[in-house]
Amino acid sequence: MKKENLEEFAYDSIVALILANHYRPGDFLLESEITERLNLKSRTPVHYALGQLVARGFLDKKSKKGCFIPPLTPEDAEHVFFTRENIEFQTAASAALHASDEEIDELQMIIQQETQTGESGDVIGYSAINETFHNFIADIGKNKYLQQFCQYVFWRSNCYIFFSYYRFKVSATEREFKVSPAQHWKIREAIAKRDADEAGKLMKQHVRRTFEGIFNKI
Amino acid sequence: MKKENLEEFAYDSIVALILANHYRPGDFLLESEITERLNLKSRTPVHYALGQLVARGFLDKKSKKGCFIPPLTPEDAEHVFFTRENIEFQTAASAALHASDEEIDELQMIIQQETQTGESGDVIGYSAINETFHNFIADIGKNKYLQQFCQYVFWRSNCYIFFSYYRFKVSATEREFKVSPAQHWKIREAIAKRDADEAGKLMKQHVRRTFEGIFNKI
DNA sequence: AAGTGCATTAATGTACGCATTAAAATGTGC
DNA sequence: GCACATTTTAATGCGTACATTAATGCACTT
Repeated sequence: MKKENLEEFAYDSIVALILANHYRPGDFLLESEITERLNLKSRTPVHYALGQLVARGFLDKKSKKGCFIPPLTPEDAEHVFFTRENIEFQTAASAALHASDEEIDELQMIIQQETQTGESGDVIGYSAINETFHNFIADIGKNKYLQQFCQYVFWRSNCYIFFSYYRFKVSATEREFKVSPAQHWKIREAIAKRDADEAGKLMKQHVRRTFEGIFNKI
Repeated sequence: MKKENLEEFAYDSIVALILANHYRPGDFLLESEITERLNLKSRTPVHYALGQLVARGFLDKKSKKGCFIPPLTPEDAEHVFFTRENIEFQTAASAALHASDEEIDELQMIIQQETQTGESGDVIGYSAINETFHNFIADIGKNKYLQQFCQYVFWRSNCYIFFSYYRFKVSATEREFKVSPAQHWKIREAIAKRDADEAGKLMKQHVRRTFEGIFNKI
């Protein structure tokens, strides 16, 4: 267990709380409430952590009022997924150009685990592995900037995926758990062939299908 | 003049100091030194502001040691400009799809001002207007995420441009001041024609030429 | 001379109390 | 009963003192 200070602890904890759907888009995150919840003695590290979340765009802020999760809107969703398509097109293409054999093996492991978790119906667990897959592709590309952007748009797009899940429950979402690993597998194959165009194209399609999967239901 | 608190003041001031080349890549930015320089009474707002700069990736941080400007390296430059090419391809293409007539007029004004400032030889001033141009293109696209990413990679790429300038002085850089506005003008024309592919392509070329302009000299 | 460990130092990290302020609640005149 | 001024409240913003720790230097040993 890596040693982290309270600022980092607060940051990680708040992210976890948001991802666990503890706060809804539009909610204000109160420093004192979070401090209490995390059993911290002072607001200081929480204040700092919230500042970082705002800087990264995970939260919006009204001066002297507080931080809140940016509300979800259809236009915002379009912007997020459009950006994600293009960022992840690049990460996948770059991955195809820079992947080592070990990394391609590692991808296989991730997809196997994803398939299993998908069958078990564990939504949180599945989401975590899905994130691992997408971020790992970005890691393979070895471009710090693409990695950073990928992580962010993925996180934001996940807000919509979760929202869709909590609203419409299992229904169509469960089917995604079976379709998605198959698409991931094809992307891995393109990367294994070092085919950058193909990998990028498949990734773009995959992201678009995720988007359509969410919004066709509404 | 918009009312800002000390946290925002500290943030803006530190950015300005970095852009003014007051700190070099690799330097540690000391909270107490900055506090003194900005005539603030306590490190608190500075600490917070530095946290934000780290969160945005403008600075790196070593726990308990301090924040510093990520060192400039050839690989990093490639990553930055590669990412910038792709982000700005999208911002320019999106701009072509969403530009209003007023925004196209505004672009014209910016380029005119740019041409004048370029002729005057004011490097800092020119850089500021150049940034305005690129960010305004992103604004026209009306995609919050692309805007954010564009702003960031532009800033980082500017570190390299400044570095190149301070190291090799005027020489080739001065020529850029005449070439660049011409390229900007062509991009504007493509946007005015609402030709997204063309606008994107020209922007990508423009960014690549900037990159080559810097590294051919070395 | 080189390496090891302890003491020092200089920086960040944290706690806590007070200052400030935006928004809600309350009061007041009409 | 409504508009507007005022007070209260509840939150962030800030200053100060102190805690913690990574790096540094120095003495001491081998």
